[in-house]
Amino acid sequence: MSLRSKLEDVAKMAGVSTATVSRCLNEPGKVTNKTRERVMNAVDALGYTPHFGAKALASRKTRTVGAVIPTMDNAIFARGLQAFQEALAAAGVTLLVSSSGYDAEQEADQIRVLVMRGAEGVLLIGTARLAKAYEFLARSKTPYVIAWALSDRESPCVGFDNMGAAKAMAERVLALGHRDIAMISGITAMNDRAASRVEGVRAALVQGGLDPDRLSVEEVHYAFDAAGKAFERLMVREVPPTAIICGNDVLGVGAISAAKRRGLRVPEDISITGFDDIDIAAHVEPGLTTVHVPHERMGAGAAAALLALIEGETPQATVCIETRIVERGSLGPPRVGA
Amino acid sequence: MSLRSKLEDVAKMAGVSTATVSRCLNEPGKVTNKTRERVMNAVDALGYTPHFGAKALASRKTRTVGAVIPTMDNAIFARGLQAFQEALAAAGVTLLVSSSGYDAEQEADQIRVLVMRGAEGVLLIGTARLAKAYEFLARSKTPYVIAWALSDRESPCVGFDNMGAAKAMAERVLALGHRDIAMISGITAMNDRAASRVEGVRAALVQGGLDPDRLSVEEVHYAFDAAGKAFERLMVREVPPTAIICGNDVLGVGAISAAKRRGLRVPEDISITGFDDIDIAAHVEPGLTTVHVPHERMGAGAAAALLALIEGETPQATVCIETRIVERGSLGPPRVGA
DNA sequence: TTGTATGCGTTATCAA
DNA sequence: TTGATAACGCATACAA
Repeated sequence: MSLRSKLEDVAKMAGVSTATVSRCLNEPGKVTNKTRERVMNAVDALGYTPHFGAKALASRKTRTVGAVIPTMDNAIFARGLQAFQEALAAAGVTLLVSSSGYDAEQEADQIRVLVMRGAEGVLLIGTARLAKAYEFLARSKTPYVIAWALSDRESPCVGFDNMGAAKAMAERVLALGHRDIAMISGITAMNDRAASRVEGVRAALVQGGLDPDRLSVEEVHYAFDAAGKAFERLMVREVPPTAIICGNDVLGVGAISAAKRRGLRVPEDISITGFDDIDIAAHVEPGLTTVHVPHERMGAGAAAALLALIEGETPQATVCIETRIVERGSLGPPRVGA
Repeated sequence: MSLRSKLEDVAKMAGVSTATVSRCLNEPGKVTNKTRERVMNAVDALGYTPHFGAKALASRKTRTVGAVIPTMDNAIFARGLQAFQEALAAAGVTLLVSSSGYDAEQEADQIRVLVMRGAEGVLLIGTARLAKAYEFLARSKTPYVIAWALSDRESPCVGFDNMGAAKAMAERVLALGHRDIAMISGITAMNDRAASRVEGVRAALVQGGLDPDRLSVEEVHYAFDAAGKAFERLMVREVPPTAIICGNDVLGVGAISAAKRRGLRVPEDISITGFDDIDIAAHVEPGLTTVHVPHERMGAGAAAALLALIEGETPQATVCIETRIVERGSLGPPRVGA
């Protein structure tokens, strides 16, 4: 650090004013070829890198947006974020990512930090967050879009119907004849996606004439082994389930793995479903029947919405990305007599 | 944006000078309880957030470091980076992460961007990168540490012996009696970790009196299905391997999956090993025998080294994190007569 | 086309 | 303990 060259150094070396150097860098058209060449030579002779802070201060813009995701630990958000980032890059906008560890308090902090660091808008996952986070967003007039869920807020969202998708999956499970159904869910507190998925399953039960209170739900954090332990707990209940609907694929894969360790065949002895359709879902045995979410489309859509918002436009309030169930083998009919 | 309140607004509201507000925020001890309270009230009445750029400009420091990792797509770097980040946070330092997509040109850009955004130091993965990246680092006097590999550069590294670990794994494979060994490797160009692992396997072959040129190596990018296709290609060779050493766990899991699709039993018909010991390695059937890398220790160590470097200290040049092989079942003796 | 000069929001030096 | 004020590195309106 410290020995960083500045605009003035470049100007001196090229024998021009700082204004000209600035123009060379930002509006090359407004400068003669001759001088531009001279300036550019000086620029990379010195290894000059503009000071971002100074730039932001003087121009009052950063071409930067932020995103706070719950975790980088698994692949759940990777694909969507990648698409988001690529769409931003195409518009010359940089993405700053941070993760909250599924902690609402941390998420609120992260939002502040991102805005402080110049984020002109932020991408948020789901709708459940501290009131103070929303208040900060409003007070600082920071545009934001919500993804991975639908929202009825004034700010736009580009997501999918978590409840509807989970309900559809549960309906499929019921249609196969399952009556003893359990769920391994993510922690639903301050996680609307997880909560909606549970709700969706309950709605399907009600619709099927079953008592939604009979649904055993194990809430765990999203990890293979946590899912495995939840699976064990479910299988020792008085009435073990014949099908387990998992809140996402990480839980689903963990459950399949636990089933095999216990000597159970999937789906003959126990059916298991997931949600998200991450890569690994297709690479376990049997393949995980799950809800496919078009993450790329969602990420790109979210980027478009946020960019529009930043430009002062008013994008569509709600973009609903369609999901679909993909059958892979982990879901089958219950054993007769089970 | 735009309606952002500044120090002056807070000062006006609290009836003090901007200098006092600044002190309240940065050196609360140097101010009376009374005035501090008044100021703080104004601060959150206005939802004031300091302008990072202005701060960086005036104080000439950012408390920020950057990291460029090859990908966020899989879990390979997640754990180590998490530990890195936590150690930094404990020191009040923010981490900026970006990914290069295993592209050297992009990596060089990302490094520039991070430095421009105020990174006072950067974490880099492995040693293979464009000369201009190293030159930029030197010219800008940006401290950096290299992780995930050992390095003989002047700048410190906190990593592990990729070649040695791969060699040890190959020795184990040889000791079990395998003679027809193949590898599914990551792309080795501009990836020293991948290259070293191949080299390590070759070294073991030589040491075992085998011709290293007989080693079939399939280079693919790190994805389940790419590994699956590579597996197919290997199994249709004139002499199919009895053991496949994979460059990492993603490839290993993909290979196991492909083996099963092909109706092969692991390890009875084909042995498969991985590298990294990410979560999923323990959750496939059979469990993936792999090289365990203490990512947390590495991440924390890298943070310590980088922080020291930034403080102007001179940390240990090379920290070698010990790896170990963890047996899970995907590696066994070759079939007799195979 | 190029140069001059001012201001961006904050910290830090120096006085009071 | 507090307040005035000069940097910090850059963009930009205005002048030349």
